[in-house]
Amino acid sequence: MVSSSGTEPRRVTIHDVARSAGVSRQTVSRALNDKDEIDGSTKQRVLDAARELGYRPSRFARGLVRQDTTTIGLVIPDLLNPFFTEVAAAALEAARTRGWHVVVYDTADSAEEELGTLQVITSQVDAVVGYFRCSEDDLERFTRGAPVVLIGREHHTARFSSIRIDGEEGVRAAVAHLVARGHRRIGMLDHDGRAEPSIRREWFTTAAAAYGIDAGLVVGADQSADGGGAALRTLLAAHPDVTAVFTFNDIIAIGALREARRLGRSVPQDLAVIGFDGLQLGTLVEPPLSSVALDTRKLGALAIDQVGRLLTGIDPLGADGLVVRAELRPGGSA
Amino acid sequence: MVSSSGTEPRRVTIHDVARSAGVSRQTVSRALNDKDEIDGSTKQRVLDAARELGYRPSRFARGLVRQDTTTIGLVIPDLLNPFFTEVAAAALEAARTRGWHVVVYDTADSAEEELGTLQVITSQVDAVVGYFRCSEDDLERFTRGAPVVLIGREHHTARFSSIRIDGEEGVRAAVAHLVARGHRRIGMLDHDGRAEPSIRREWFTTAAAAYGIDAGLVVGADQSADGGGAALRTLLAAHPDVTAVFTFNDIIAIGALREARRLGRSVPQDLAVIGFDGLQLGTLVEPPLSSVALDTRKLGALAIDQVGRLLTGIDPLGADGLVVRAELRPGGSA
DNA sequence: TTGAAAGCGATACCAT
DNA sequence: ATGGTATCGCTTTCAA
Repeated sequence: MVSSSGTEPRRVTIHDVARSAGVSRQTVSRALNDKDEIDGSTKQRVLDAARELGYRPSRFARGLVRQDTTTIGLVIPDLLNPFFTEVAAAALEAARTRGWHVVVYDTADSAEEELGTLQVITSQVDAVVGYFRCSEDDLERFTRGAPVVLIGREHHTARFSSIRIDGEEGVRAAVAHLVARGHRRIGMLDHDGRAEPSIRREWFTTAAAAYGIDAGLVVGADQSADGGGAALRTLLAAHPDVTAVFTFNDIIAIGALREARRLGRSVPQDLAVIGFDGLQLGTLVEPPLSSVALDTRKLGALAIDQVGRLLTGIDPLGADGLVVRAELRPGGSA
Repeated sequence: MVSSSGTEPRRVTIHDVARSAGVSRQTVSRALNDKDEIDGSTKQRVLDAARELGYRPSRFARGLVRQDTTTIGLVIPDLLNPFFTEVAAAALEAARTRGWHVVVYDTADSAEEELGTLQVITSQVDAVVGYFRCSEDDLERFTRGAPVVLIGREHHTARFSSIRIDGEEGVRAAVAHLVARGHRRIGMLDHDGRAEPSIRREWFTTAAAAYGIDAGLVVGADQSADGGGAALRTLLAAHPDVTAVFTFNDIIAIGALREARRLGRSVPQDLAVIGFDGLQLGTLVEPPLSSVALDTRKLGALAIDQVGRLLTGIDPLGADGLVVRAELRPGGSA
């Protein structure tokens, strides 16, 4: 939609170069693609002409005839969220080893943008990997048959491949760890749930029950460090006897850590904190964050791997193969 | 190079859909593109046939005739480095507002990968934005005339647009800030320079000189939190009287912060720390990091803006317009 | 409302 | 070593 003024410079095509160099199009093609069935001087002449004219081959025309190059669309809600940064980095790495290209779409946490992206992405990539909040119906409608791999969708679906995060054991281990250190009053900073509690909370509840711990000390937190800090304050105000907290994710945990320090509670002596995700970020704070850690590289690699299978139609993984297990990684905060 | 077995499923083309639905190709095109010059029932029939066959339009063929869609290649050394995360996020955002697509390439900090990327990228995108370490000759050779915008290249070049980071005033303000608080022994944790000292160090030296401060208390640091910590230890071992440090970037500063705590020096009382970059990350640590801050969103936006100008050939910005100034943003660490 | 034909810009195959 | 021609898959005139 940009300036279609009359001065819009018409594209320089291979034809123009051919004419300018006084050769045929295929000769130009040869020169540019380093074929050897061409005379040295001719080649040079063509190259010069191409440079002169500022010629750049059309990637579409080229892609049309050379059906190689695979391009994946990666959709995430927010690249600045360290979790998605790690997932994206992992996906990029996995794609790179295959020589695939990745178009990244950051939907700015907006459902609207997400749908818009989905709509436009389909005609730009060969397959889609991403973290979506929209309904499966919407996904189906907009992706129009493109291979899709979902990440971290809580419930598996029959229609799409979905990488599931299984933290049940990890969370149990976290609770066990806390209990072993004498904690009996363990709170949780859950995400600020729209409607239902998170599945991570369910894991927590189950684990707490197994250890005879009250699983009711839960406060919702905005998904940010500030949110985590605020939630911790709320929690401690309501239950001053809480000595440990498990959080929905590391960002919230880091906020809690910071808040604990501000409240004069030292970690882990006065308050133990265990996060979820195992972000690299957790190693930067002091003390390093204990966390039920996910292997984000594996997550990304698995997603890309499955996309490859879907693309070739060869032996796609079933639900059982699409799981990443989280496990307790002790830092120093618990 | 993947499995070109005999069972390789031939692409379903618009032609197949047309035949299956018993209409012509253009009618299929109409149905799929929501044109209205088409009978309702025909349209439905075509859509059904398309779904049935699993038809997906070729993006190349489509792109060839509809010459819209702009795709930018973004090249960065390491997406997990928070600085580049922020730049990438900013670029994505700026591109999104224009409806452009961004293919992201993470070169894993490898010169070799960088060259490889450069080589392959040219045939995949309309223009390139990135942070490169390679020579301009290499850039020129591999980008083959594609519009290129460099980010944070220390020296402007005649051949390429380059966004320059100007921290001279910001660093002077940082030193002034420290001096005003009584610091006289100010160290610097520079990057672990290959050959020459960083330009940030030059700014520091200049500023120190202006305030009559010894600018010789410099230690090289690996660009990581651990590197920053180690460098701080080295610095303090050699110069125990140092009461403040300025660092090459925030990552190093955060490592220094952490190390200071481990050494039992409280910040900012016993040791003042000022970083460079102004990453969001700096707000997560305690105390929040003071930093000579860059507006990374502006950085990304500027790069994308310039790419747009280069692409249309309309009024590209000169060196003067391609500067992002860094300024002191006090946190709590100094 | 539908279809036939003409490109879009490149590469590949086959002559020469 | 070079050129002609078909072709990749789709959209866009232009007729019917």
